[in-house]
Amino acid sequence: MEKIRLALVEDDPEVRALLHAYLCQQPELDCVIVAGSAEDFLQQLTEVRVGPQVVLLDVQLPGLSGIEALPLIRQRLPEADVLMQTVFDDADTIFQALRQGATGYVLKSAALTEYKAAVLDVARGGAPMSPAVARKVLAHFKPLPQTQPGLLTEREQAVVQGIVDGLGDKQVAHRLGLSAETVRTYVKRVYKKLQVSSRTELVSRVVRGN
Amino acid sequence: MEKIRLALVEDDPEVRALLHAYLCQQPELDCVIVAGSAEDFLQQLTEVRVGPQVVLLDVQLPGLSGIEALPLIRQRLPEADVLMQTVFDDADTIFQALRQGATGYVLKSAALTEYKAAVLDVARGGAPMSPAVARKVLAHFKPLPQTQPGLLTEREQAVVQGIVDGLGDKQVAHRLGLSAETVRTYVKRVYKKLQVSSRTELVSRVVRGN
DNA sequence: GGTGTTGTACCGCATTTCGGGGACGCATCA
DNA sequence: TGATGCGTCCCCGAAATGCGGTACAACACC
Repeated sequence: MEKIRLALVEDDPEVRALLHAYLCQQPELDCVIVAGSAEDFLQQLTEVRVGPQVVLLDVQLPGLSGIEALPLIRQRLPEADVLMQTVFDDADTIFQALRQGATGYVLKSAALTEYKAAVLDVARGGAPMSPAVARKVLAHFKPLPQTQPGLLTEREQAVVQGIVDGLGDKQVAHRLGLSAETVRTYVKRVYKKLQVSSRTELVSRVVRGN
Repeated sequence: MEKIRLALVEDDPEVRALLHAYLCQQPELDCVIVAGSAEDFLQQLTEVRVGPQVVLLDVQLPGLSGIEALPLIRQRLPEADVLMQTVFDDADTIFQALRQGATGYVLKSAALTEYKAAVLDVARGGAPMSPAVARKVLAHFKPLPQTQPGLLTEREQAVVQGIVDGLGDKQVAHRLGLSAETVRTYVKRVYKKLQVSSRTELVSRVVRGN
């Protein structure tokens, strides 16, 4: 079994030293790069002959943030997997990172053994992430079977159309010759059916391909 | 803490009995339905007053398969989470199930405690799934489409992106590390620049192509 | 004959959004 | 040097929205 070539990008010197000491002593791992910033990492990348297979990248970094650096790194290392690490269990940030091509993430509160597990997981083809993020991810690409089938009734679709056109409840009501209160009822029903909780969500879901 | 209402759909009588015995004896769980087939389950569903919050659904079922039944179940129980269980760690099958709206899955080789953990995970908003599947899911991600530049500043575009993603001001503020008030300022400016007067107008304008 | 779904309409309450402001610092440009 | 644009933050008040209900008639499916 070959060692997994690992890169560490972490600005906090203490954390960096700790991770470095622990991870690099693991028999399965081989730290090829240890950097304090994204810029530093990209620089060092040009100096090594063989790049890392896994990059452990902090989200909060001075200069280029982890998320900003992600596309650059992936451009340089298309074959590598990037594992984000963050202090906050912030689903939205992580989600953005995943969209940029991260393969998973670890919370900084994680134990060292968890770090190791995550790295190995990624290297084995996994994608470590927290429950909340996983759910978010599913919801995204699982674009609910609506619009086409009779999920929404005619009236409901008409209301949705109005909303997508940028109208308010009153305007929709006027367009359809209904009471504004009735429109509100429809909107609420549609929200439930499509599992959204705001107009903006509704519109973006409908206007993108569901 | 209320009990999680659970439904069990499993054709093998032995496995069913085992799961039933174990899960229903858990203090956190309450089995409201135990069925041997999807048809059976849907039938029983009409007979209970309050439906399950989590459905543990076998993929391999006589008659309607789990995957075929999924859309029907989700139509009936839009609020419920469906947890698939399968013998094979077949990423492709599971992937399909997830697209149909499953919230996660358990391998049948899992220990009873893992079953329980998965159910609780789902009920807590998680999405239990295997590494391989998670990775497959991530692979289906594309970078976001960019809005055309010129008129809006970077910051303004970032705010718009958040709005298009269905976020509220606070969420956008958090994503960008700003005050919600600042986000409001941007939103107002964007409204002026694009001559719109509501989020929905903004979103439909941007997503269409101006 | 019950149960569910749809269409219609209403109420109340908490939060968000919208449209006006003002304010400060820092650029750049005239 | 003053004007203008941009980034950041704040306040107020009115309107819209989100979320929880209730209500009833019509119809349909069992």
